[in-house]
Amino acid sequence: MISTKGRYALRLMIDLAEQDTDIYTPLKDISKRQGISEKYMELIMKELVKHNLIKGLRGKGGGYKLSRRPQDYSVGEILEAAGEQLAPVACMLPDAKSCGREKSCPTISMWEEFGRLSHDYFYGISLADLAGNSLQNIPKTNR
Amino acid sequence: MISTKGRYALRLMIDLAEQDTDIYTPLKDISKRQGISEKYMELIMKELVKHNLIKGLRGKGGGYKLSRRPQDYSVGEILEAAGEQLAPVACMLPDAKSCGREKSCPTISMWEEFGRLSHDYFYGISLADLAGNSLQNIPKTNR
DNA sequence: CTATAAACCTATTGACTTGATAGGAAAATG
DNA sequence: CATTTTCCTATCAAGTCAATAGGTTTATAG
Repeated sequence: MISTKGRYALRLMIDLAEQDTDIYTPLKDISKRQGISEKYMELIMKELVKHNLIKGLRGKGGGYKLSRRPQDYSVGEILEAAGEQLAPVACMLPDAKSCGREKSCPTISMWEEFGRLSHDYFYGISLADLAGNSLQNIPKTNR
Repeated sequence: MISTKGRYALRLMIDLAEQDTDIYTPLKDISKRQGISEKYMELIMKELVKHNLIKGLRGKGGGYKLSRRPQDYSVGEILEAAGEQLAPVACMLPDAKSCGREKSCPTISMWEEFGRLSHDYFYGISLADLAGNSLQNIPKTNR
């Protein structure tokens, strides 16, 4: 299951996508809007910065902003950057140690197919698809 | 991610499906074949019995056997009986407590759709599909 | 130039989960 | 009635999760 960390990461990214994506937004503002503790948010932001999903600027007038356009992020890469695992079982992780039974394992192809399914699903949804100000979420009558 | 418990439960069910499904197989035999500690297996077996997936018979000559035909089990129900959670996020569990944001949550429909996807996938595969002696796994030339 | 605002970094905590072990009680049979 | 087997409850160490805390560095505003 996707943990709090991954869900928060998504919310933070959506929040940034809904702001003016050119200026730096301080953590404090996002924290207030989202109702998430500043300190806990910091840790997640750090991960997102490390994976180059967002840019951080220190000092007065600083904050965070997206490093790309919202439509150029997939939900999958955001979740993975936050440390979530899209693989369904441990033996399919890149650094998995062999269980010694893989040649005769009757379940491995099932896990593989589900792994592909999950990957394709979450990599097929963009941040813009989720952000409230994106075109596809505005009712047609308001366009 | 599916944990050891769920993966073991699947292996135990597959093992039982590959034996003569009418007689009771003692835990010791399955444990030996599968290389899983007897004591740990016991706990998993208990869950499977409680959910009526298998029958246990005590005493000499006892053991476990399937309570239905292999083709009448889905992988999904086996995993859930072992305590695995097919829902992708905590807020979609039956006993989930509200986060207070669901009316404006931009991600909830994404999780719902993925939940359906996962459920359909694992409920669409039967135990017979995985067990080695099932018809569909035997090469055509040997039929 | 200096006070301040902000990101950055590292460590720690308590609660919970996980995988596993242990010792025995109850039941059925040969 | 001795043996085999499931059934039951408790316990354990290691790990993960969500969160908190305190301090350091960097950049800007005034």
